[in-house]
Amino acid sequence: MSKNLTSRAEDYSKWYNELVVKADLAENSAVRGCMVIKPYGYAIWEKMQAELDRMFKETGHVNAYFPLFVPKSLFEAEEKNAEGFAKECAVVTHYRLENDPDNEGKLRVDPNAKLEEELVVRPTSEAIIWNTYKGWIQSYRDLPILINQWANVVRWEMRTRLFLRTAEFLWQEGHTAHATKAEALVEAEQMNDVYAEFAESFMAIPVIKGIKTESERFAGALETYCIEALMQDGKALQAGTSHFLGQNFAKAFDVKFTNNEGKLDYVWATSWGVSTRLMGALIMTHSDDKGLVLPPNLAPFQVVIVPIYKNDEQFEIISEKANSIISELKTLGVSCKFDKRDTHRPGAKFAQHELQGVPLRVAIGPKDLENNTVELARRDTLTKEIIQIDKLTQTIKDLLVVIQHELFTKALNYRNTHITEVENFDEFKTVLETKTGFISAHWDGTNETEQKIKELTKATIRCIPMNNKLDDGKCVYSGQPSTQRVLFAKAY
RNA sequence: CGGGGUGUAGCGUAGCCCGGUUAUCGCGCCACGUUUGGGACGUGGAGGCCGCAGGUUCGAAUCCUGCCACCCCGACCA
Repeated sequence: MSKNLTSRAEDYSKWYNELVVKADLAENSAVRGCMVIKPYGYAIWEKMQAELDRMFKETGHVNAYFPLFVPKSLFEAEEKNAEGFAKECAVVTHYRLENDPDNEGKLRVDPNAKLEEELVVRPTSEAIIWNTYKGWIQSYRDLPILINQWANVVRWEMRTRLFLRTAEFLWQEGHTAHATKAEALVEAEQMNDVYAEFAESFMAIPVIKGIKTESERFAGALETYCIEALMQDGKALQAGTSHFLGQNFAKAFDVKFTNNEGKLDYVWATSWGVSTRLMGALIMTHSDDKGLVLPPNLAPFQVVIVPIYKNDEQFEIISEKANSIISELKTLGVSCKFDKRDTHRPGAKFAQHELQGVPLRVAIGPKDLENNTVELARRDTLTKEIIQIDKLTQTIKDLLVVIQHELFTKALNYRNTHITEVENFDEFKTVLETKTGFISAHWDGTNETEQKIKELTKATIRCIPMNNKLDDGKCVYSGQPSTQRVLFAKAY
């Protein structure tokens, strides 16, 4: 392992890839486009899962699990959805292998074991779930259904990148069924709000809530709500989406119910999801050239204690202090690891914990034993201070809150200073090339203009912000009248 | 999938153009000793189907063909 990361300025993309691997978050696997999520990376994902799961349950949802495979006939039922995902589906066609008669010791697919009907490995689960819901819903009394599932999905992407775009990824997908359009709309918007709240409070990532234009909408949705974040390199990242599906899936799967007036109607639907892509967002929002920077609310452990000693006797005394600090922190709800490995020297441990983004580091050495102090170091600012040991745990508790807040504020400042209003297309292109970030511009509302801008600049409309203020102007590209500004950016 | 690039020890690499002794160097790894407040030092040691499969040749890391993986740029996308 070489000592230093490639810097962000030198090669942002390389920096990201090296960081993911060196911080021990994930690595590429023997399977094309699929990653191995390593324990440290998975621990962060588990923290995200735990918070999201709690938030879903607080908003009335329950977890369930549906099959990995979707029979092709079900998959194709909702045409737009099927069409949207068709190009990236893995398909199971056989169910057995046999010894290859022409190739000793090798196996081949048994040609006699062809499936009657191909099975699509889910790229998303609307089809199998709505086919199931059909059997569960007869009356308005059966509604709403508010289900979430934690699962893996497969989308056969051409170009993959650890966490940001892998062929298989982990996510959660909520699938809800409602008696009225209004209720489904409220649900879709509510879950987008939940995502925004999670991103900001736990990941310390400021996000813009908005709706997608028709061309960026989820295949099969009538409206897609989203949260958009801005990465340090000025590119936008879609961090979560929540879809109002109307009655499309109910019609495709014939899910009707009798309402309280005795009339038959199709069920209204939503679906919403966030994925391991959030790991990518987390990394690219806060980390620096020394490695990962984790917000305290998601760090696998928030504090690490590194002992510095010259002999066993000193180590014993330090261990005792460390253990009492750990138990005090535990009662304050702070997680702490004592790095007592005798195989690495302190400097190596400092470097490793910085690389892995541990928010606070406590070093205890001989000088501290004399003075009853410790050295407390912040990962985010890389600053250190000597503090009295009896003030330590409360200081840590308070500091973690400060760090969480400051990471958010720093990211928010960056984001806010990278939303630029432009009035014409030259300005649009200049800002996109030099300053980067979001561009707030008038758009005539047509798909043609959107596609043309994408073609010319690679920038797409990330979203139309929620509660966007109306503002008469002229489309930045076509010059046609426009009633509001929308946000453009180059995106991941 | 289209264009470009790269695959040599766990990692990073030299050698490849112009085929020819035992494949270079650094980091890491192992043992012992000395060390420990920012990635320790010394001595000794282990580790290689030179991405995979064919071909050319007396001889291939080196030349040719195919395949695979990864990186960058496109199209696609959470």
